[in-house]
This record gives sequence, C-alpha cells and structure tokens, in this order.
Amino acid sequence: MTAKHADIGLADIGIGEMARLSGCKVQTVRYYEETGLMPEPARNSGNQRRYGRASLERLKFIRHCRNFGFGLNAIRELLSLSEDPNQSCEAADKLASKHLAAVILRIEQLQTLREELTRMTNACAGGIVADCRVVEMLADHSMCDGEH
Amino acid sequence: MTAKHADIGLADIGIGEMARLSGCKVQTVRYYEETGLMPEPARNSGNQRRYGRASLERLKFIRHCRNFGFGLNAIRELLSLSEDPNQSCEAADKLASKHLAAVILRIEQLQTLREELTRMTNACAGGIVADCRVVEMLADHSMCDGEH
DNA sequence: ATAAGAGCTACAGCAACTGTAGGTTCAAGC
DNA sequence: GCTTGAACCTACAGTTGCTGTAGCTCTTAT
Repeated sequence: MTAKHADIGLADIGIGEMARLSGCKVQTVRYYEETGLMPEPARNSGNQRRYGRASLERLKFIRHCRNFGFGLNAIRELLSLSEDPNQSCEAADKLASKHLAAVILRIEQLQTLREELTRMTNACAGGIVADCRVVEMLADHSMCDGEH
Repeated sequence: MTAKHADIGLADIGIGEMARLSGCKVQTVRYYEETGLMPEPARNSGNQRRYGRASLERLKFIRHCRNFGFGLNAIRELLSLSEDPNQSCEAADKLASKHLAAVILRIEQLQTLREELTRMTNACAGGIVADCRVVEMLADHSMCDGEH
C-alpha cells in the first residue's frame, strides 16, 4: 500500500501516543483538529486516527507555543508563518513582541495586586469578622493605596 | 405604600445606575442575580428592577473583590462571612492568603515567561522565517532555558 | 474467545462575562 | 395626548481552551 498522506508510513502512531509525546490530553488533540489547528489525519481500517512524524512535530510546536502563553489564534498565525519559510519574519517577531508586552503588563498588574493583598492579610489580627480588616478592605475602596 | 423589601424607599435606583456606580455592565448585574450573588430586587409596575442602598453596597463589594482577583465562588464565601459579623474572621483571612499565594505563583510563572520571550525577541535579527530565531525557538524546546 | 484498554462521536460544562435579537417601558419635549 | 429615543426586559448564543461524560466500537493480549 502506498501512503495517501505525507504523514503515513513515517511513524504511524495513534492519538494516545501523540498526546503522551506532546504532553497533552487525547481530547485536546481532537479539539485542535476540530478547530483546524491540526490537519485531519489518516485513519486505519477501524476508523482510528494514525499520525506521522510531521503531525507530531506540529502538535509539539502548538504545545510549545501554548507553554509560551500564546493564544490559539496567534498560534494559527505562527503556524502559517512557519509553513512559508521564505517570507519576512517580521510578523512572527511582532507577534512575540506584542505577547511580551502583554505579559509585562500583566506582571505589573499582579504585582500591584500582590502588594494590596499583602497589606490586607497583614492587617488581619484575628478576631471576629466585624473587626476584620480583610473584610473591611474588601468593602471599602477608599482603603486601597492605588487603583485597580 | 409601605416597602416590602428592605431595599425599597432608601435609594430606588435602576439597573443602569447600579452598573454605572459600581463600574460594570448592566448585563453583569443581571448575571450576578442569575447566579445568586445578588438577591432578586423589587420591581416597579413596569417590571423593571429597583435597587436600594444595601444592594448597591453589595454590588460594590463584589466588584471590589473582583478587582482583587477573587473568583465568584470565593466572593460568595466572603459575602456570607460578612453577613455574619460575629464569627471568626479566620476563614476570610485564609481565603485572602490562599489567593495571595496563587498570585505570587502566577507572578513567578509570568516572570519566567517574560525572560524566555525577551530572549526570543532579542534573538530575532530580522530576515526571513527560515532563519528566524523566534520560530526556531517555538519549534525546538531544547532551546529553552528552563521548563515551562 | 474474551476482556481490558484505547479509540470513536457527540455533546454538556467550566469561568465570567459579553453581545444580540426582538420586544416593552419610561421620561421628556411638543 | 403623542411621539421619540433611551433604558429596560427575557432568552439565548458566543467567547477561550479545553475537560468530562455517555455509550458505543476497535485492538490486542492471553
């Protein structure tokens, strides 16, 4: 039998192995297929998905991007970029820079939050709710240092 | 007419004002009602919601907790705590401390991420995708410093 | 031949809203 | 009294990125 898919014959692994080797769940792989991130794979005679090495690499790429915090739409762009290796990498750089800026912003927000929460928990001396500084601070915005 | 609700007659504002004064959307107020965070308010003759001061304070409390990053379930607990002012505030303190720990952890994760993304974008020298370090790093986990 | 385990589809649920459609009510101006 | 536009109503779909479940079928080892 000749392979109809480029994938077939090179590795021929099932969805469970794909999940295991990429560090995600089986359902996640199917979900990526559903949303077009992963191509529809070949099937064996029993209608079960069979993947090749290229698909595994693609899945690993996706998972790696997810670990970097990229959203699925950004990953879609990154995938289409990496499929066309002769174009300028400006778009990829822009995506990464934009994401980095968002991460930095989020860190700043969380740091402000951390300070407020620290202040709040430090102010709690035990006792009853009526005297609790935590509850009081949650009820009264004027007790906050900055805005949030 | 005598007020049937404790709320009524004290302020008597509509849902639009509630949203405006608490800094959220009208739908969000209705959503909080749907999920039991806010009580069902009185209605006027035209079936429109009428709120009193107590409801506004409750909504502000909820929004403030949200600004602190608490989830709705945590807020539910905090609300029921603040309704019973004679019990120990240990539970409130625990909730805040637990949340603080989660925030600290998240900051650490994002800082690792920021370093990796900075390394990635710095490595990009322009040019074409085939030579792009961004795409390369996304494809190859071994180029990462730590785990993520 | 059988039984465990893996795979299949289809769909519901999570968090915390947000947006839309298609209608009703209110308040102000004439 | 009438009109008009803003605000309000309900009900439901969509967002993001999965995860879990039910009720099957298929593979593989014994």
